[in-house]
Amino acid sequence: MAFRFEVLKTDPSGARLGRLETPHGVIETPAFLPVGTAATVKGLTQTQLEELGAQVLLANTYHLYLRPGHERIRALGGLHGFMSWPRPMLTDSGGFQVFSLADLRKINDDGVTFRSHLDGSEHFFSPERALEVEIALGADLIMVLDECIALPAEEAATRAAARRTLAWAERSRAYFAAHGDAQRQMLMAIVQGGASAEARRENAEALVALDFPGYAIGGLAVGEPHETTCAMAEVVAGILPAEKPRYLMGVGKPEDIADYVMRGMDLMDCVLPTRNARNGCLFTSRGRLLIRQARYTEDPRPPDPDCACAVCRRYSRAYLRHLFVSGEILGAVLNTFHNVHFYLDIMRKIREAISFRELAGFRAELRARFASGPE
RNA sequence: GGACGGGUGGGUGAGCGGUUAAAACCAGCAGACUGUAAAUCUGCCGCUCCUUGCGAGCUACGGAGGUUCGAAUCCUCCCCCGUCCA
Repeated sequence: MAFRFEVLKTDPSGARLGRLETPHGVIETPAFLPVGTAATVKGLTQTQLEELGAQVLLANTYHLYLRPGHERIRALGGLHGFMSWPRPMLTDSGGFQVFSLADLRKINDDGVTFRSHLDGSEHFFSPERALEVEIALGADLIMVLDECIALPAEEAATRAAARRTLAWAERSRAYFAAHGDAQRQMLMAIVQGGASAEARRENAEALVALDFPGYAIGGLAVGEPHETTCAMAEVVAGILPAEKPRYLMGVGKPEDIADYVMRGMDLMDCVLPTRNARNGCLFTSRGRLLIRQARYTEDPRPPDPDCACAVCRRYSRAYLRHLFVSGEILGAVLNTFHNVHFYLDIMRKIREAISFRELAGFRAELRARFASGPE
Protein backbone atom coordinates (compact mmCIF):
# COMPACT_ATOMS: atom_id res chain seq x y z
CA MET A 1 0.00 0.00 0.00
CA ALA A 2 1.79 3.13 -1.22
CA PHE A 3 -0.54 5.53 0.53
CA ARG A 4 -1.54 5.24 4.12
CA PHE A 5 -2.92 7.87 6.44
CA GLU A 6 -3.00 7.40 10.13
CA VAL A 7 -4.24 9.69 12.89
CA LEU A 8 -1.86 9.13 15.77
CA LYS A 9 -3.33 11.41 18.34
CA THR A 10 -6.06 13.98 18.73
CA ASP A 11 -6.11 17.06 20.88
CA PRO A 12 -9.14 18.15 22.94
CA SER A 13 -9.37 21.12 20.55
CA GLY A 14 -10.08 18.85 17.58
CA ALA A 15 -6.54 18.94 16.22
CA ARG A 16 -5.04 15.76 14.83
CA LEU A 17 -1.47 14.52 14.79
CA GLY A 18 -0.96 12.18 11.86
CA ARG A 19 1.26 10.48 9.33
CA LEU A 20 0.66 10.37 5.62
CA GLU A 21 2.76 7.81 3.78
CA THR A 22 3.45 8.51 0.11
CA PRO A 23 5.72 6.92 -2.50
CA HIS A 24 8.25 9.67 -1.82
CA GLY A 25 8.17 9.50 1.93
CA VAL A 26 6.17 10.26 5.02
CA ILE A 27 4.48 13.56 5.74
CA GLU A 28 3.99 14.27 9.40
CA THR A 29 0.77 16.19 9.81
CA PRO A 30 -0.38 18.85 10.33
CA ALA A 31 1.99 19.98 7.61
CA PHE A 32 2.59 23.23 5.79
CA LEU A 33 3.34 23.09 2.08
CA PRO A 34 5.59 25.83 0.71
CA VAL A 35 4.25 26.92 -2.66
CA GLY A 36 6.39 26.19 -5.69
CA THR A 37 4.02 27.06 -8.50
CA ALA A 38 6.51 26.85 -11.35
CA ALA A 39 8.44 23.89 -9.93
CA THR A 40 10.44 26.22 -7.72
CA VAL A 41 9.83 27.77 -4.35
CA LYS A 42 10.84 31.21 -5.52
CA GLY A 43 14.16 32.20 -4.01
CA LEU A 44 15.16 28.90 -2.41
CA THR A 45 17.17 25.95 -3.59
CA GLN A 46 15.96 22.42 -3.03
CA THR A 47 18.92 21.91 -0.70
CA GLN A 48 17.77 24.84 1.40
CA LEU A 49 14.25 23.48 1.47
CA GLU A 50 15.55 20.15 2.71
CA GLU A 51 17.57 21.92 5.41
CA LEU A 52 14.47 23.84 6.41
CA GLY A 53 12.60 20.59 6.85
CA ALA A 54 10.02 21.10 4.11
CA GLN A 55 8.23 17.76 3.91
CA VAL A 56 6.13 18.37 0.83
CA LEU A 57 5.92 21.05 -1.86
CA LEU A 58 3.04 22.29 -3.96
CA ALA A 59 3.32 22.95 -7.68
CA ASN A 60 0.78 24.11 -10.22
CA THR A 61 -0.67 22.06 -13.04
CA TYR A 62 -1.86 24.93 -15.21
CA HIS A 63 1.36 26.91 -15.03
CA LEU A 64 3.59 23.89 -15.69
CA TYR A 65 1.36 22.75 -18.53
CA LEU A 66 1.88 26.14 -20.20
CA ARG A 67 5.59 26.20 -19.46
CA PRO A 68 7.66 24.09 -19.82
CA GLY A 69 4.92 21.58 -20.73
CA HIS A 70 3.86 18.45 -18.88
CA GLU A 71 5.13 16.00 -21.51
CA ARG A 72 8.54 17.57 -21.31
CA ILE A 73 8.49 17.21 -17.53
CA ARG A 74 7.34 13.60 -17.80
CA ALA A 75 10.25 12.86 -20.15
CA LEU A 76 12.66 14.48 -17.70
CA GLY A 77 11.67 12.26 -14.82
CA GLY A 78 8.40 13.82 -13.71
CA LEU A 79 8.26 16.72 -11.31
CA HIS A 80 10.50 14.93 -8.79
CA GLY A 81 13.24 14.21 -11.30
CA PHE A 82 12.89 17.45 -13.22
CA MET A 83 13.27 19.71 -10.21
CA SER A 84 15.36 17.29 -8.17
CA TRP A 85 13.02 17.11 -5.22
CA PRO A 86 13.09 13.69 -3.58
CA ARG A 87 10.30 14.28 -1.09
CA PRO A 88 6.53 14.32 -1.61
CA MET A 89 4.84 16.77 -3.99
CA LEU A 90 1.30 17.95 -4.52
CA THR A 91 -0.06 19.55 -7.67
CA ASP A 92 -2.98 21.91 -7.66
CA SER A 93 -5.25 21.39 -10.63
CA GLY A 94 -5.65 24.86 -12.06
CA GLY A 95 -8.92 25.40 -10.20
CA PHE A 96 -7.43 28.38 -8.41
CA GLN A 97 -6.60 29.96 -11.76
CA VAL A 98 -10.34 29.82 -12.50
CA PHE A 99 -10.50 32.41 -9.74
CA SER A 100 -7.22 34.32 -10.07
CA LEU A 101 -7.26 34.53 -13.88
CA ALA A 102 -10.97 35.28 -14.02
CA ASP A 103 -10.48 37.88 -16.75
CA LEU A 104 -8.71 35.40 -18.99
CA ARG A 105 -11.04 32.42 -18.93
CA LYS A 106 -14.50 31.18 -19.82
CA ILE A 107 -16.12 28.37 -17.92
CA ASN A 108 -18.96 25.99 -18.66
CA ASP A 109 -19.96 22.49 -17.58
CA ASP A 110 -17.41 20.90 -19.92
CA GLY A 111 -14.45 22.77 -18.46
CA VAL A 112 -12.48 25.99 -18.55
CA THR A 113 -11.03 27.79 -21.53
CA PHE A 114 -8.04 29.87 -20.54
CA ARG A 115 -6.33 32.50 -22.60
CA SER A 116 -2.67 32.13 -21.69
CA HIS A 117 -1.26 35.06 -19.75
CA LEU A 118 2.07 34.30 -21.47
CA ASP A 119 1.16 34.54 -25.15
CA GLY A 120 -2.63 34.89 -25.37
CA SER A 121 -3.15 31.42 -26.84
CA GLU A 122 -6.29 29.48 -25.88
CA HIS A 123 -6.18 26.33 -23.77
CA PHE A 124 -9.03 24.12 -22.71
CA PHE A 125 -8.93 22.45 -19.32
CA SER A 126 -11.51 19.83 -18.52
CA PRO A 127 -11.41 17.72 -15.36
CA GLU A 128 -10.02 14.90 -17.50
CA ARG A 129 -7.45 17.10 -19.19
CA ALA A 130 -6.24 18.48 -15.86
CA LEU A 131 -5.75 14.94 -14.59
CA GLU A 132 -3.96 13.88 -17.73
CA VAL A 133 -1.48 16.68 -17.05
CA GLU A 134 -1.23 15.85 -13.35
CA ILE A 135 -0.56 12.20 -14.11
CA ALA A 136 2.24 13.27 -16.42
CA LEU A 137 3.68 15.58 -13.78
CA GLY A 138 3.63 12.73 -11.32
CA ALA A 139 3.11 14.45 -7.97
CA ASP A 140 2.18 12.17 -5.07
CA LEU A 141 -0.95 14.09 -4.19
CA ILE A 142 -3.07 15.45 -7.01
CA MET A 143 -6.18 17.59 -6.99
CA VAL A 144 -9.37 17.46 -9.02
CA LEU A 145 -10.25 20.47 -11.16
CA ASP A 146 -12.73 22.63 -9.26
CA GLU A 147 -14.50 25.94 -9.66
CA CYS A 148 -13.18 28.43 -7.16
CA ILE A 149 -15.40 31.52 -6.91
CA ALA A 150 -14.79 34.94 -5.42
CA LEU A 151 -16.43 35.87 -2.12
CA PRO A 152 -18.85 37.31 -1.31
CA ALA A 153 -21.04 35.47 -3.83
CA GLU A 154 -24.73 35.09 -4.51
CA GLU A 155 -26.26 31.92 -3.16
CA ALA A 156 -27.20 30.78 -6.67
CA ALA A 157 -23.67 31.27 -8.01
CA THR A 158 -22.24 29.54 -4.96
CA ARG A 159 -24.45 26.52 -5.48
CA ALA A 160 -23.83 26.38 -9.20
CA ALA A 161 -20.06 26.34 -8.63
CA ALA A 162 -20.39 23.66 -5.96
CA ARG A 163 -22.60 21.55 -8.20
CA ARG A 164 -20.16 21.86 -11.07
CA THR A 165 -17.25 21.01 -8.79
CA LEU A 166 -19.11 17.90 -7.66
CA ALA A 167 -19.87 16.81 -11.22
CA TRP A 168 -16.26 17.38 -12.15
CA ALA A 169 -15.11 15.34 -9.13
CA GLU A 170 -17.19 12.44 -10.36
CA ARG A 171 -15.69 12.67 -13.84
CA SER A 172 -12.21 13.00 -12.32
CA ARG A 173 -12.69 9.85 -10.28
CA ALA A 174 -13.80 7.91 -13.33
CA TYR A 175 -10.93 9.21 -15.42
CA PHE A 176 -8.37 8.41 -12.75
CA ALA A 177 -9.79 4.92 -12.28
CA ALA A 178 -9.26 4.30 -15.98
CA HIS A 179 -5.96 6.13 -16.56
CA GLY A 180 -4.33 6.72 -13.20
CA ASP A 181 -2.47 4.61 -10.69
CA ALA A 182 -3.72 4.80 -7.12
CA GLN A 183 -0.48 3.25 -5.88
CA ARG A 184 1.47 6.11 -7.36
CA GLN A 185 -0.82 9.11 -6.87
CA MET A 186 -3.58 10.03 -4.45
CA LEU A 187 -6.45 11.91 -6.04
CA MET A 188 -8.08 14.36 -3.67
CA ALA A 189 -11.51 15.95 -4.05
CA ILE A 190 -12.20 19.61 -3.28
CA VAL A 191 -15.19 20.83 -1.33
CA GLN A 192 -16.67 24.11 -2.54
CA GLY A 193 -19.75 26.00 -1.35
CA GLY A 194 -18.54 29.55 -0.74
CA ALA A 195 -19.51 31.05 2.58
CA SER A 196 -22.73 29.07 2.80
CA ALA A 197 -22.74 26.42 5.52
CA GLU A 198 -25.64 24.68 3.81
CA ALA A 199 -23.92 24.55 0.43
CA ARG A 200 -20.70 23.38 2.06
CA ARG A 201 -22.48 20.62 3.95
CA GLU A 202 -24.33 19.42 0.87
CA ASN A 203 -21.21 19.48 -1.28
CA ALA A 204 -19.11 17.69 1.34
CA GLU A 205 -21.70 14.95 1.83
CA ALA A 206 -21.97 14.30 -1.87
CA LEU A 207 -18.21 14.17 -2.26
CA VAL A 208 -17.80 11.86 0.71
CA ALA A 209 -20.25 9.49 -0.96
CA LEU A 210 -17.83 9.32 -3.91
CA ASP A 211 -15.22 7.90 -1.52
CA PHE A 212 -12.07 9.79 -2.39
CA PRO A 213 -8.92 8.84 -0.44
CA GLY A 214 -8.48 12.45 0.70
CA TYR A 215 -10.39 15.73 0.78
CA ALA A 216 -9.55 19.37 0.40
CA ILE A 217 -11.54 22.46 1.29
CA GLY A 218 -11.22 25.11 -1.38
CA GLY A 219 -12.60 28.52 -2.13
CA LEU A 220 -11.65 29.99 1.24
CA ALA A 221 -9.20 32.68 2.29
CA VAL A 222 -10.22 34.76 -0.70
CA GLY A 223 -10.97 37.86 1.34
CA GLU A 224 -13.69 36.70 3.71
CA PRO A 225 -13.35 37.23 7.49
CA HIS A 226 -11.28 34.71 9.41
CA GLU A 227 -14.35 33.64 11.38
CA THR A 228 -16.06 32.65 8.14
CA THR A 229 -13.08 30.59 7.05
CA CYS A 230 -13.10 28.82 10.40
CA ALA A 231 -16.84 28.28 10.35
CA MET A 232 -16.74 26.73 6.87
CA ALA A 233 -13.77 24.52 7.78
CA GLU A 234 -15.60 23.37 10.87
CA VAL A 235 -18.81 22.52 9.04
CA VAL A 236 -16.96 20.50 6.42
CA ALA A 237 -14.65 18.79 8.93
CA GLY A 238 -17.72 17.49 10.70
CA ILE A 239 -18.71 15.60 7.57
CA LEU A 240 -15.38 14.38 6.21
CA PRO A 241 -14.34 10.89 7.31
CA ALA A 242 -11.93 11.08 10.24
CA GLU A 243 -9.58 8.47 8.80
CA LYS A 244 -8.78 10.44 5.64
CA PRO A 245 -6.42 13.41 5.24
CA ARG A 246 -7.84 16.92 4.99
CA TYR A 247 -6.26 19.78 3.16
CA LEU A 248 -7.33 23.38 3.67
CA MET A 249 -6.21 25.09 0.51
CA GLY A 250 -4.45 28.44 0.40
CA VAL A 251 -4.19 29.30 4.08
CA GLY A 252 -3.12 31.22 5.92
CA LYS A 253 -1.79 34.00 8.05
CA PRO A 254 0.65 32.73 10.68
CA GLU A 255 -1.57 33.81 13.54
CA ASP A 256 -4.51 31.87 12.07
CA ILE A 257 -2.90 28.54 11.28
CA ALA A 258 -3.50 26.96 14.66
CA ASP A 259 -7.20 27.79 14.30
CA TYR A 260 -7.39 25.67 11.18
CA VAL A 261 -5.48 22.82 12.79
CA MET A 262 -8.00 22.95 15.62
CA ARG A 263 -10.73 22.45 13.01
CA GLY A 264 -9.07 19.15 12.14
CA MET A 265 -7.01 20.26 9.14
CA ASP A 266 -3.93 18.19 8.22
CA LEU A 267 -2.43 20.02 5.26
CA MET A 268 -2.18 23.70 4.40
CA ASP A 269 -0.35 25.77 1.83
CA CYS A 270 0.04 29.49 1.32
CA VAL A 271 2.08 31.93 -0.76
CA LEU A 272 2.34 34.43 2.09
CA PRO A 273 5.75 33.39 3.44
CA THR A 274 7.36 33.44 0.01
CA ARG A 275 5.56 36.34 -1.64
CA ASN A 276 5.71 38.58 1.41
CA ALA A 277 9.40 37.82 1.79
CA ARG A 278 10.04 39.11 -1.70
CA ASN A 279 8.02 42.20 -0.84
CA GLY A 280 10.00 42.89 2.31
CA CYS A 281 7.61 41.53 4.93
CA LEU A 282 9.25 39.23 7.47
CA PHE A 283 7.16 37.14 9.82
CA THR A 284 8.50 37.06 13.33
CA SER A 285 7.30 35.68 16.65
CA ARG A 286 6.27 39.24 17.44
CA GLY A 287 4.41 39.94 14.25
CA ARG A 288 5.15 41.36 10.83
CA LEU A 289 8.37 43.26 10.32
CA LEU A 290 8.57 45.47 7.24
CA ILE A 291 12.28 45.43 6.62
CA ARG A 292 12.19 48.52 4.40
CA GLN A 293 11.22 50.82 7.26
CA ALA A 294 13.69 53.58 8.05
CA ARG A 295 13.83 52.51 11.70
CA TYR A 296 15.88 49.44 10.76
CA THR A 297 18.60 51.34 8.91
CA GLU A 298 21.08 50.96 11.76
CA ASP A 299 19.46 48.11 13.68
CA PRO A 300 22.09 45.45 14.43
CA ARG A 301 19.57 42.93 15.78
CA PRO A 302 18.45 39.84 13.87
CA PRO A 303 14.99 40.01 12.29
CA ASP A 304 13.59 37.83 15.07
CA PRO A 305 15.73 37.49 18.21
CA ASP A 306 13.75 34.38 19.13
CA CYS A 307 14.32 32.64 15.81
CA ALA A 308 17.00 29.99 15.38
CA CYS A 309 17.09 30.02 11.59
CA ALA A 310 20.35 30.46 9.72
CA VAL A 311 19.40 33.98 8.64
CA CYS A 312 18.57 35.19 12.13
CA ARG A 313 21.74 33.63 13.49
CA ARG A 314 23.92 35.47 11.03
CA TYR A 315 22.41 38.68 9.64
CA SER A 316 21.15 41.99 11.01
CA ARG A 317 18.03 43.95 10.19
CA ALA A 318 20.28 46.71 8.92
CA TYR A 319 21.90 44.35 6.41
CA LEU A 320 18.61 42.82 5.26
CA ARG A 321 17.15 46.31 4.86
CA HIS A 322 20.14 47.35 2.80
CA LEU A 323 19.75 44.31 0.55
CA PHE A 324 16.03 44.91 0.09
CA VAL A 325 16.29 48.62 -0.56
CA SER A 326 19.11 48.01 -3.03
CA GLY A 327 17.04 45.45 -4.88
CA GLU A 328 19.70 42.84 -4.26
CA ILE A 329 18.56 39.32 -5.06
CA LEU A 330 20.11 38.00 -1.86
CA GLY A 331 17.57 40.01 0.11
CA ALA A 332 14.73 38.02 -1.42
CA VAL A 333 16.58 34.78 -0.77
CA LEU A 334 17.32 35.48 2.89
CA ASN A 335 13.85 36.86 3.58
CA THR A 336 12.26 33.82 1.97
CA PHE A 337 14.49 31.45 3.88
CA HIS A 338 13.48 33.06 7.15
CA ASN A 339 9.76 33.19 6.38
CA VAL A 340 9.57 29.58 5.22
CA HIS A 341 11.47 28.59 8.34
CA PHE A 342 8.95 30.57 10.38
CA TYR A 343 5.97 28.75 8.89
CA LEU A 344 7.55 25.30 9.09
CA ASP A 345 8.61 26.00 12.65
CA ILE A 346 5.09 26.97 13.66
CA MET A 347 3.85 23.69 12.26
CA ARG A 348 6.56 21.76 14.10
CA LYS A 349 5.54 23.44 17.33
CA ILE A 350 1.90 22.77 16.60
CA ARG A 351 2.60 19.06 16.11
CA GLU A 352 4.50 19.06 19.36
CA ALA A 353 1.70 20.86 21.16
CA ILE A 354 -0.85 18.35 19.89
CA SER A 355 1.26 15.48 21.15
CA PHE A 356 1.14 17.09 24.58
CA ARG A 357 -2.57 17.80 24.15
CA GLU A 358 -2.10 21.51 24.71
CA LEU A 359 -2.66 23.13 21.35
CA ALA A 360 -5.22 25.61 22.70
CA GLY A 361 -2.62 27.07 25.05
CA PHE A 362 0.01 27.25 22.33
CA ARG A 363 -2.44 28.94 19.99
CA ALA A 364 -3.34 31.64 22.53
CA GLU A 365 0.30 32.32 23.29
CA LEU A 366 1.24 32.49 19.61
CA ARG A 367 -1.53 34.95 18.85
CA ALA A 368 -0.77 37.17 21.83
CA ARG A 369 2.93 37.38 21.01
CA PHE A 370 2.32 37.87 17.33
CA ALA A 371 0.03 40.81 18.08
CA SER A 372 2.58 42.47 20.35
CA GLY A 373 4.55 43.82 17.38
CA PRO A 374 8.29 43.77 16.60
CA GLU A 375 11.00 45.82 18.42
C1' G B 1 37.14 87.14 -27.60
C1' G B 2 33.00 84.96 -30.83
C1' A B 3 28.70 81.42 -32.21
C1' C B 4 25.21 78.35 -30.61
C1' G B 5 22.63 75.40 -26.64
C1' G B 6 21.30 75.34 -21.55
C1' G B 7 20.19 76.72 -16.11
C1' U B 8 12.85 73.79 -13.44
C1' G B 9 11.06 70.85 -6.85
C1' G B 10 16.37 65.66 -3.27
C1' G B 11 18.08 63.60 -8.62
C1' U B 12 17.11 62.93 -14.01
C1' G B 13 13.81 65.68 -16.86
C1' A B 14 8.83 67.54 -19.38
C1' G B 15 6.42 72.12 -19.73
C1' C B 16 7.35 77.11 -23.22
C1' G B 17 1.45 83.26 -21.46
C1' G B 18 -3.82 81.42 -17.63
C1' U B 19 -6.95 74.77 -16.23
C1' U B 20 1.01 74.56 -13.17
C1' A B 21 2.66 73.53 -6.36
C1' A B 22 4.46 72.37 -11.76
C1' A B 23 4.08 65.69 -16.23
C1' A B 24 6.96 61.27 -16.03
C1' C B 25 10.65 58.41 -13.91
C1' C B 26 14.08 57.73 -9.80
C1' A B 27 15.15 58.44 -4.76
C1' G B 28 12.53 59.06 0.08
C1' C B 29 8.26 57.74 3.54
C1' A B 30 4.16 54.49 4.70
C1' G B 31 0.74 50.43 3.64
C1' A B 32 -1.14 45.89 1.27
C1' C B 33 -0.15 40.83 -0.09
C1' U B 34 -3.96 33.96 1.82
C1' G B 35 -4.57 26.62 -3.63
C1' U B 36 1.49 32.97 -7.10
C1' A B 37 0.00 36.67 -14.33
C1' A B 38 3.43 39.47 -8.10
C1' A B 39 11.51 40.70 -6.54
C1' U B 40 4.34 43.14 -7.30
C1' C B 41 0.73 46.77 -6.24
C1' U B 42 -1.27 51.22 -3.60
C1' G B 43 -0.94 55.95 -1.08
C1' C B 44 2.06 60.25 0.40
C1' C B 45 6.07 63.10 -1.28
C1' G B 46 7.60 72.59 -1.06
C1' C B 47 6.37 75.08 3.87
C1' U B 48 2.69 76.63 7.56
C1' C B 49 -2.22 76.69 9.61
C1' C B 50 -6.89 74.85 10.59
C1' U B 51 -13.23 73.71 10.94
C1' U B 52 -8.55 67.94 7.21
C1' G B 53 -11.43 70.54 2.57
C1' C B 54 -11.35 68.66 -4.88
C1' G B 55 -9.60 74.26 2.43
C1' A B 56 -6.62 78.87 3.52
C1' G B 57 -2.04 81.43 3.40
C1' C B 58 3.06 81.62 2.08
C1' U B 59 7.28 80.35 -0.89
C1' A B 60 9.10 78.30 -5.67
C1' C B 61 11.24 77.21 -12.05
C1' G B 62 19.84 80.88 -11.85
C1' G B 63 19.71 86.68 -10.23
C1' A B 64 17.71 91.66 -10.93
C1' G B 65 14.46 94.55 -13.57
C1' G B 66 10.45 94.97 -17.26
C1' U B 67 5.96 93.75 -20.63
C1' U B 68 0.98 91.79 -19.33
C1' C B 69 -5.33 91.58 -16.12
C1' G B 70 -1.98 87.18 -15.56
C1' A B 71 5.00 84.87 -16.50
C1' A B 72 8.63 78.77 -15.28
C1' U B 73 6.87 80.33 -20.14
C1' C B 74 7.83 87.00 -23.65
C1' C B 75 11.80 91.29 -23.31
C1' U B 76 16.51 93.59 -21.13
C1' C B 77 20.87 93.24 -18.34
C1' C B 78 23.84 90.22 -15.20
C1' C B 79 25.78 85.41 -13.21
C1' C B 80 26.81 80.42 -14.10
C1' C B 81 27.25 75.59 -17.20
C1' G B 82 28.11 72.81 -21.91
C1' U B 83 29.61 72.30 -27.17
C1' C B 84 32.06 74.43 -31.15
C1' C B 85 35.15 78.48 -33.52
C1' A B 86 39.31 81.79 -32.72
